[in-house]
Amino acid sequence: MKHAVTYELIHKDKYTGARRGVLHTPHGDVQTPVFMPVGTQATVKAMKPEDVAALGHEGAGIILSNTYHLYLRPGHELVRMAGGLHSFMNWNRAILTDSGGFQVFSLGDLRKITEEGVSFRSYIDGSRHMFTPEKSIEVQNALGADIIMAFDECAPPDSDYKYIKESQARTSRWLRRCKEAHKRPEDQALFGIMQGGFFKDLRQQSADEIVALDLPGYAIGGISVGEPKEKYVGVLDYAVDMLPSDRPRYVMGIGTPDYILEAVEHGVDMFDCVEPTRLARHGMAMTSRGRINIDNAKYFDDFSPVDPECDCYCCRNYSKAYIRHLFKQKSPEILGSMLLAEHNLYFLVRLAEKMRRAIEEDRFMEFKKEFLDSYGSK
RNA sequence: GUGGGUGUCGUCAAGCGGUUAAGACCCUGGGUUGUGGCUCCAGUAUACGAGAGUUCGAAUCUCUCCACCCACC
Repeated sequence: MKHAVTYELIHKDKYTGARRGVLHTPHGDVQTPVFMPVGTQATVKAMKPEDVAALGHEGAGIILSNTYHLYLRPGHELVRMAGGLHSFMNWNRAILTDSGGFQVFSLGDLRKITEEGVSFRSYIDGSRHMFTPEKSIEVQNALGADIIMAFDECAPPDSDYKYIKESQARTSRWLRRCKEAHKRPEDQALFGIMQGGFFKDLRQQSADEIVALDLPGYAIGGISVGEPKEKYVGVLDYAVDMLPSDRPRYVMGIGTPDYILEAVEHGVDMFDCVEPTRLARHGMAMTSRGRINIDNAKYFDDFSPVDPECDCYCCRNYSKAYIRHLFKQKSPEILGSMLLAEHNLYFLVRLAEKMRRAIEEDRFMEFKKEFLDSYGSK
């Protein structure tokens, strides 16, 4: 059967694992490596869809949204009635929905995991709910994203071998149930998620089990969850090559340039993160010279742009002093968040574009070094 | 001028004889990784209007003065 989403390799960097490709989806082609802005509540916070589509020089081709949140509110049936997520939120390019697996991890104290699935309490009103692989897929089928994610368990980074082994095996069993429950394989691609913590044999075990299902794409989960960078890179060193090279590879939840560059160097094609939009709402900007806090007193009368090397709407038209002023209000002015959100997203979308150029020209390593020398590691 | 009231960090404000003189805001810095939270964490202050008394001990009680506020002349 032909998958709803296919990966086409265009060029592989001569000196690293980095690769340049295209993701063909029901809602258009997506150039990879790609950064996917996150729009949890069916909106990339502080951004109009048309502005998301215009990010960078080539635009953002795919965004991420969230099963768990949309299930709780407004409810996936409402989205289905609206004609699906694309229509509901006025975004006609590709969408990927996360399965709710991460919330199982991040909202830890509100849930209970069993073989059947995860029971949890709503963070909104405390009501009880049960997420199973079948339920997650049912909701994602209703939402109608181009790529839907397997319902997995993202175990905490400090879990021991025994727990990770059980968790990984369960995630594989859940994946088989997800595939079984999937009702729209013709226009929605189900991606599997590799788990296995920081143990090579469990990663291999996971890879073997999920790759056997011949899915259109695979994610590496359970990393970038607070572990030291060496452990993160350590997993990339062996995990990426355990996945098939004719399918897209996705590392979930990475948003700092050094983590992103590291992943792409290892052959990762897709990544997402709330970092740029969340940082923006807290007055932080990612710039070619590192991260800055617009709140800092030294920007009081600094009339230069957030990033002198950036050509985004924010940097072309506004000064740090002005944006700081917007953030300094008792109730921060909304425009401040809008400007920094657009800037930070633009920054990462541009980073992906620059990486694509670098790979095409077999100079990924030089690009990476140059970029990080200027940016630093935060 | 007469009567009344009020004076504690930049601001608001606890305290009412024994405290390292709360707290909040502001200010300063930091955090944020498959987004519950315009949020969380941390830090800075020679603040008791001035002077004189009472007392072992005064921001707390007394007196004088000063400043401001409100009434009335």
